[in-house]
Amino acid sequence: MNFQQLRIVRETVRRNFNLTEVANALFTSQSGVSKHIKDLEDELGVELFVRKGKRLLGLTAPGKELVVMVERMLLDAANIKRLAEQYSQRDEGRLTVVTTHTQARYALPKVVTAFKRAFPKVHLKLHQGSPDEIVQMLLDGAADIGVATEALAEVAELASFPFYGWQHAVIVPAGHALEAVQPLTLEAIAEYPLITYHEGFTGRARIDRTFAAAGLAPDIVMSALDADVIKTYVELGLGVGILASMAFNPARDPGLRRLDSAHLFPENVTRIAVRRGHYLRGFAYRFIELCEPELTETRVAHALGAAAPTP
Amino acid sequence: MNFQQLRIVRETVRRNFNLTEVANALFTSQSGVSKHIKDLEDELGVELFVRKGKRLLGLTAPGKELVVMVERMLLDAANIKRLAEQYSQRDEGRLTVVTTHTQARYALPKVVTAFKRAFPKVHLKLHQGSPDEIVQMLLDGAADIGVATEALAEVAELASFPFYGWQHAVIVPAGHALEAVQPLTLEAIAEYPLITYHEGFTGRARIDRTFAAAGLAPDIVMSALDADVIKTYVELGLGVGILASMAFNPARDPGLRRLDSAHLFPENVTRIAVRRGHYLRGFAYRFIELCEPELTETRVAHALGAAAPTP
DNA sequence: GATGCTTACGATACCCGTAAAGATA
DNA sequence: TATCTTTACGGGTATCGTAAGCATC
Repeated sequence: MNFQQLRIVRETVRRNFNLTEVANALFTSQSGVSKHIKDLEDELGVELFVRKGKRLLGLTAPGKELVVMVERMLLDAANIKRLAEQYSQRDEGRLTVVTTHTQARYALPKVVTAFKRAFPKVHLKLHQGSPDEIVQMLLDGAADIGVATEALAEVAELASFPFYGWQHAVIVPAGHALEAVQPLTLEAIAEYPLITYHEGFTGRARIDRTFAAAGLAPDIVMSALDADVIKTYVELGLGVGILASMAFNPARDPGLRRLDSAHLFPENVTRIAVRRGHYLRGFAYRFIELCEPELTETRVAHALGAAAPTP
Repeated sequence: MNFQQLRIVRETVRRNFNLTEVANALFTSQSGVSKHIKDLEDELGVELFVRKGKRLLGLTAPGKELVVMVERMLLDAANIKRLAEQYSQRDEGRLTVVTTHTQARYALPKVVTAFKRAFPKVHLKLHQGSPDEIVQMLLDGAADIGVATEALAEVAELASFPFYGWQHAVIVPAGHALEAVQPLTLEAIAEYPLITYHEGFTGRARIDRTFAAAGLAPDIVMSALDADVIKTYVELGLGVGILASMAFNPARDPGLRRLDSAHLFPENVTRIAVRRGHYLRGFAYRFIELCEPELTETRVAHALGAAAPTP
């Protein structure tokens, strides 16, 4: 049994049992992949994969149990590498943060600025993705820290912490009839075509639920991944926009008006998440502290199931 | 990084940093051990061991953190092997149970008999040791199941379950003056020289505490590891014996008398323990069930942090 | 001087990749 | 037929053990 075999087993599951893809992903040959799997099965004396002729189709019962352990071992192997870097190059290295457009654009800039000043030698990779992709990257170990409003809190393998709360805002072109409605109501909004985020993004679920709870079925004529697109089409008069309030800036968006809607939609909480058992470098803890000072290394490390190292 | 390197790191810590011993324990050459350590340190870019000249003295800070992960990985590696055996040879294999003399002699015979009948192909190894040795063997992965009255419950890495409760009994040679004392008191016992178990064995701590709580300092003239030795010397008239009640059998010990002492000493509970995260074979769960039918596979596996496999 | 660690070196085994053959859709 | 997996084979590398050299106690 060696690590290459374990990596191959894990990758085979991830790549849906296509060994050619596995070989490419691990930068090796198919034949080697094939042989490694066979060798491992021979050594263990158990078939790990269900086969139909030569094709691999899935995992056998022992294979399923084994993969759980393999994942844990490879997680620890990656942890060992990071641990070593933490000591050999204390403030150098790479930090991968994966987040949604909204957070990358409006919440993280000041954190990133402060972080780059404090750790100029750390390569900070800010990767953008959907909440589901964020979860997947955290679970795969492809990212160290995830920031999003959706999905993070529901995954048991992730430890997540509240970052900040925010509200949705309703945006209309200057001079729109809704500006006169005081106070603003859901019913009034629902009479206009709406433009907001895609499903699964930036609190969209709460918007839908809020209207549904009021017995309304608004006409969402467009949805987008980010507020800039939404604002563009609101300005063109295609509908009323609902977006994260921090995305609206009166100075930059002179053609738009923000309507007071704090009483209509519930608060959203953006969270910071890390995979449990994932070793974090010292500067990764600093990044989280820069987001929210109360999230100290001790608190976060405890939630991860790791002991905070004595400095 | 490979498994041999990890095994060497673990063994180096266990063998007090004597690489020659490590090499012997792992059936390889010193030179290989030395090189593996150097290679690993080079690959990680960190010194893992504190050196004084050529001698290794201990672990560095990163070394200490690393060892924790290494232990976990090697635990999983061993688990994978057992998991594979579980599927390739369902009712064959090896089960190592480590226990004290008292349990091996009086509590386990009927369990072992039933187990051997149910699993004739399993090599059952019944290893005897002190409670501390039992804990160590469980932690090292050298044993699957531990049975003892002492020590097991206090170790966080072990999951332990109550097996059965028992009482100490006071044993005297036939015709001894204590037979006339009704009811028996601690004060009366303490007037005679006592013979009982060694410190740390078979409830000895509770005996000491019971006398101390009554303000008595009995004269323990002899201590032994097992009841057979104690009985031998009691029969010779060297003192009054205190031993586990199940060790006294009126038919086999005609020269001895058991005095009613249930009211004097608190109940002892013998426990069954397994290291958390240690994969147990199906027959290991059966062994535990034979001890105590309420300890089902589901309950035990849950306490171990493992999912019970679907059969 | 005895024990313990490192370095050097040659034999062996293992791992990888190319290429050809066989199986599957 | 195109895609995918297995088997065969040769080159390269890593690992292992012996032996010698050197440090530590």
